[in-house]
Amino acid sequence: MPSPSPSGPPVLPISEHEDEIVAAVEANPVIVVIGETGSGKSTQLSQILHRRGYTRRGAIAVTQPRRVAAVSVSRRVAQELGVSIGEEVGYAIRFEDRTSEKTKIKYLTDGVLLRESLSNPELKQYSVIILDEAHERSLNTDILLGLMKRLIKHRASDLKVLITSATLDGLKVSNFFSGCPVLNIPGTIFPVEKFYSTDRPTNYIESSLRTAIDIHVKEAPGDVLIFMTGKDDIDKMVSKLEERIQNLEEGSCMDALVLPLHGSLPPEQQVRVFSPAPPNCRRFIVATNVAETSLTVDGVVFVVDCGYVKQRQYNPSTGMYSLDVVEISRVQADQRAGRAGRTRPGKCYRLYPSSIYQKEFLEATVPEIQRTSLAGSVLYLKSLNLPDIDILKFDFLDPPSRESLEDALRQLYLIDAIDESGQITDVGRLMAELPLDPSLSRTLIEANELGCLSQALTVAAVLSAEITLRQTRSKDMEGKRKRQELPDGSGWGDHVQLLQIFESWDQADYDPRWCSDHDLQVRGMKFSKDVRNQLSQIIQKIAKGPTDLQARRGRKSDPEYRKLRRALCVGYGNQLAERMIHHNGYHTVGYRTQLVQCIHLLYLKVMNTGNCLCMSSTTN
DNA sequence: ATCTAAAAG
Repeated sequence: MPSPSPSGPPVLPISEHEDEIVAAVEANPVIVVIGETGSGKSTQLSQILHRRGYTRRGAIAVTQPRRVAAVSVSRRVAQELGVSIGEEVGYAIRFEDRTSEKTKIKYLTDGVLLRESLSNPELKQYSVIILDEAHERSLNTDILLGLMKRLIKHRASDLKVLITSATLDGLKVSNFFSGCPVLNIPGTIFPVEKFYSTDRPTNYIESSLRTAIDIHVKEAPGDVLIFMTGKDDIDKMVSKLEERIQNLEEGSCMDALVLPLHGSLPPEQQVRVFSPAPPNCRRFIVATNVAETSLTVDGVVFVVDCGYVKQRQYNPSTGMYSLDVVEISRVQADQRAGRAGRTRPGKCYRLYPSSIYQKEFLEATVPEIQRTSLAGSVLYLKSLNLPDIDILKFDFLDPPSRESLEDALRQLYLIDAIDESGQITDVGRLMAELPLDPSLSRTLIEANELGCLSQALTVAAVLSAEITLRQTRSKDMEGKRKRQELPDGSGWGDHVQLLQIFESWDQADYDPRWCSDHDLQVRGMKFSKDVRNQLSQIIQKIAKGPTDLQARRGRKSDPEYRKLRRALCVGYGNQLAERMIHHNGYHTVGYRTQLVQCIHLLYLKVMNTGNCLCMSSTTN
């Protein structure tokens, strides 16, 4: 066993509970650990069990909902144990496996653990599995919770499962695991005083603005974190805030620095929030819910909370997603407030009345499993070949509606992944192996049959990266840096445009500058390149044609896109719409016809019958 | 004329 390095593990609240934890683990197959932020649960639990000999017969897996967390926490643990990453301590995330035979403590994303259990359902290499941050209720964590419940029955003698959560829903999880013990570990957070508005503001941007200025003029030093719903609001807020601060009387208050923060910001701009405020300067960070859990901004003492969040929800009766601005939950509101109390006591300004918080807000955010299409998860579970399992009766912590499960089965049936009796088909098995949504994996398989696999791989990869093509108008051409023209899809729609974009980048030898010259996110393009590699590797064993890019052969004839279009229509057969002749709109094709309006630009001409469209979301 | 939160394989 490695001895602690001189820098050693810091003394954290959890250290005092070591014996208690070990005794509970010893006596129970599953335990729940409630640990607030600052309790040290993410870094210490694994080390405690390692010290106490639980790694003699296998490794400890610790899952995280996010890649960055898996990497950064494992780095810290490796440092505390005085070893290099990849030795006793390692991590595994998509595209990056930093583990070896020596690895005893392995941090991984919950998605990676699900992939592992696809090829190794008993997860025999692990003696302990810790599901960390279970309160976030990511889709993958919820699936894992169900799988763990089954697994501990099969491996009662040699597997320990720990579920850790920050909030107090421990009883619910404990009930799910037939009343297992719940241990509480206090954290180190400071009190946050909450202030409520008397009314809901009619314009929450204006209201946030006033609150922020008020703080700036009246309050002691300390950064301000302002929660908004999206990029648009953030940009508006940033410019208005800068303008108002400019207009304040010279010398009446300290300097100010206003920073936007959201997920689509290029990384170099995101990290700006990690450098502390200059002397005599207050920072205003205007953020989406990234700042709620994913990114922690140090130095925040004041929080302004508009009480809303953008949430994507799936409607199983129409088979479509919508992105809506909805009220946050009480848990979410408290999480936002907590961001003001990380370094010292803070204040949180809630732009809604206390009665709304009490009576209108939901107790907790609706878990993702109840807001998303379950086609992918159901296919995954089917491919595990679990004995005696009826998907409609799978034991979930919060079961999705029957309607949603039936929708998933119908969707899978429509794309040949399961048969009439609900059995997974050969096509379905192949699909489950691909790290893609079922519609896209079905597209790949069809493309393989039609002889356009290479093109489809590219489209699937770029779609996975969710690249946004910003519409820049001609008047944006001012300034030195001219945005260069992107391929336009030659009238074949957005999928082909994405294909052409990736092929052009390939011809530019994957130069990052090509991306910035064309106003594309380097991060997203690199991601699609990685995905493409991963997909072609997986599909190699069934590939009937070349999988590498074929764009370099010069342009003797016009490229052929008909087959690709056909493959897409098979994959998205459940999400097609047809243009209405003589009308400016579309209606869905299928068992239930619905008028739709295209907002996601996935335009295709198909099947010789006129104009058709593959949708991922709609309005109306 | 209209628009996308965040996260994962």
